[in-house]
Amino acid sequence: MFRKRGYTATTMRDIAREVGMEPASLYNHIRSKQDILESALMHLANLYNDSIQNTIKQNIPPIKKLEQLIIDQIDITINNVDAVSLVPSEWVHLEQFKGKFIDRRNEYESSFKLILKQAVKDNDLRSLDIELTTFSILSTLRYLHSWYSRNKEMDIENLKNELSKNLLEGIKN
Amino acid sequence: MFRKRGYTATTMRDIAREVGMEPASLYNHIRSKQDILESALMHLANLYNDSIQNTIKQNIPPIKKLEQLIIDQIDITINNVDAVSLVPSEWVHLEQFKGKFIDRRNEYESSFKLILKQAVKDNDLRSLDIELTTFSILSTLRYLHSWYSRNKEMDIENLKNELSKNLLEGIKN
DNA sequence: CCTACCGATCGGTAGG
DNA sequence: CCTACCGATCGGTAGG
Repeated sequence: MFRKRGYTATTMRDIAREVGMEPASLYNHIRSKQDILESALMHLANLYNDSIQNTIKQNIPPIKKLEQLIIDQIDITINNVDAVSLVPSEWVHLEQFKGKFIDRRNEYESSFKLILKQAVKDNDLRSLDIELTTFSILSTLRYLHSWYSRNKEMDIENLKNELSKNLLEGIKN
Repeated sequence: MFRKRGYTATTMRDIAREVGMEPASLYNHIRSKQDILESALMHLANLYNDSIQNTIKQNIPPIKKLEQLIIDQIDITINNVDAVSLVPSEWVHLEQFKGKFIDRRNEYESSFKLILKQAVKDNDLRSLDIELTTFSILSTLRYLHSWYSRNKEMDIENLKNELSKNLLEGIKN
């Protein structure tokens, strides 16, 4: 519901109606509205963190690490479509955990940039604008949830192949 | 303010404080909170519409049309950073104009896909998944506002070159 | 998990 | 552009 209407616009009464309870009864299951947002977003932050940590310590060339990160993000998106949809904009409504969430995202992006730089140094990637390329790849992945929820019939292996090809090799002949 | 806090979370009292008025006085300048969102988003819808209409009727190869659309989107983003930031998620809070806004977006996407298909047929683009590629390119462009607002020092011509290169030719050597 | 209800805050209006 | 204020609705609590 946060996904469709946004965190602020979704009321506890909306949620109660959806699960078939009176609004007051919700508080036997959760501590607050904020709590729901926190648990969804911090769970994701952990998944992204696991992915980057695991990838960094693998003994493979940077370009392969890049592919690994793209594939991990596709898996995370597919397995958490609703939660992932909150990442682009609803994280601004985090309260206590906002700083922690931003830190985690910055760590992820820094590691991503480092891998990009190494891949350029290895001559596997062309000389490119690191900042712009990081943004370009990550923003496509950040939005994948919206595409996937409209195209769930696509084979996942095919999706992984096509999307990493698009992001790394481009679309020109 | 809609951009930073979201439409719902931004109150008329917030806006009044920002412009140095009492909340009630705002209504001498606008009809409603909804009105502000509408005018920002429908103005953008018109800009995107102009871009696609102008591009379609030009007598240039599809691959060039694609480049033209990318460059137009970069220009629109740079000239309307705040308004563009509402496109990814805040449009859901449109009321009367929501349907019209969605229609416009669908028209844009349909035209974009058609151009992609023609470019594939011309052998300028490799055989690719039209839906996935449309999503991939447009989601990067849809998010450009957030990158640009953090990197305003970048030369605009350079940005156009680098980004269209990334999106069309990829990043591999 | 419910009924009953709270203080706070919302978008907006009346009237000057 | 202000003071004063409205009905509606919000997240959440008390008490059972």
